[in-house]
Amino acid sequence: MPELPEVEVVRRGLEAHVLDSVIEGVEVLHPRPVRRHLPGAADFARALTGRRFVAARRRGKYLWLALDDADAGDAMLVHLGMSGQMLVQRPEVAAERHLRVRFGLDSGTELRFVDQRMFGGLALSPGGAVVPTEIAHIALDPLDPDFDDEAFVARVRRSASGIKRILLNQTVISGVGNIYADEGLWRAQLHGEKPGTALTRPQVRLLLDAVRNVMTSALAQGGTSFDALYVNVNGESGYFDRSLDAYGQEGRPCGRCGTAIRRVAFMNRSSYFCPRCQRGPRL
DNA sequence: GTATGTACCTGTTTGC
DNA sequence: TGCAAACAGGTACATA
Repeated sequence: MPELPEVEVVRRGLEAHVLDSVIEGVEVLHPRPVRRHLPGAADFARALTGRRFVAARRRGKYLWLALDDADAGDAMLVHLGMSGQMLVQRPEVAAERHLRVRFGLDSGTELRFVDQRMFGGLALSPGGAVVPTEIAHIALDPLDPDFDDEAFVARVRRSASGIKRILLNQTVISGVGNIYADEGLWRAQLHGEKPGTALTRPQVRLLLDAVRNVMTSALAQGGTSFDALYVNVNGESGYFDRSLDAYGQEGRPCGRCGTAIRRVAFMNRSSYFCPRCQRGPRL
């Protein structure tokens, strides 16, 4: 599942391989990934044809390619959802099973949006080159130099919600998904159900550092599996190389204390934590 | 303004 | 063996 580090790897790949390319043709093979473009798939294709990619930018899990003018132009906004990939591919390579949108470029390569589950999507953002209005509500991510640590700490400590729920709230901090939330909480030795109001300032700072550190090391590893033709790894492979301390480790010994990692249901998904290192609010 | 629950998707795994 | 249910989970939107 692409979270911030994976999306950043994709952004760098696009920056390296499609910047300065002109879109010569667009083929939308499934309407769902362009559902946010209300005039429809045909209009989406028409509107992008002839445009030039001039910048690749990212906030949290969103990325966008500025078109024609990096300071004042439109943008193509991309979200990979659960299973999305952006691939730079030679045109003669057979279509991927879940190929949804294909861009023919004047460089002789193709940019392909492949997405099995189609939670992701593409949209044309008018005037969105610097920051698309569609994501104005998304908070800065913790790797952004303008991220305000103190404001984050204060925001967390005002909220009675569980800290994991707060971490997943993209209007508070962006780029954190289920995996990095669990990893950050494990490192900071905090239980995800603990209310923000119950946390001390140093605890929240420690958690923020933990989230940053786990993302930074994941990003470093994601970079190593980078392939020149594939702008993206397959969306999962980076994970398998990575050492996860909590996520997906049910029954395995905690790397700190040896207690078996536990899995519990949380918001229609799973949370993994060490029941000894990460004590719940009521236990 | 804030908080919570649910629909959207499809391939794989699990259980009867 | 075969089928159904469970599971993976980020986001927009509806609801409280």
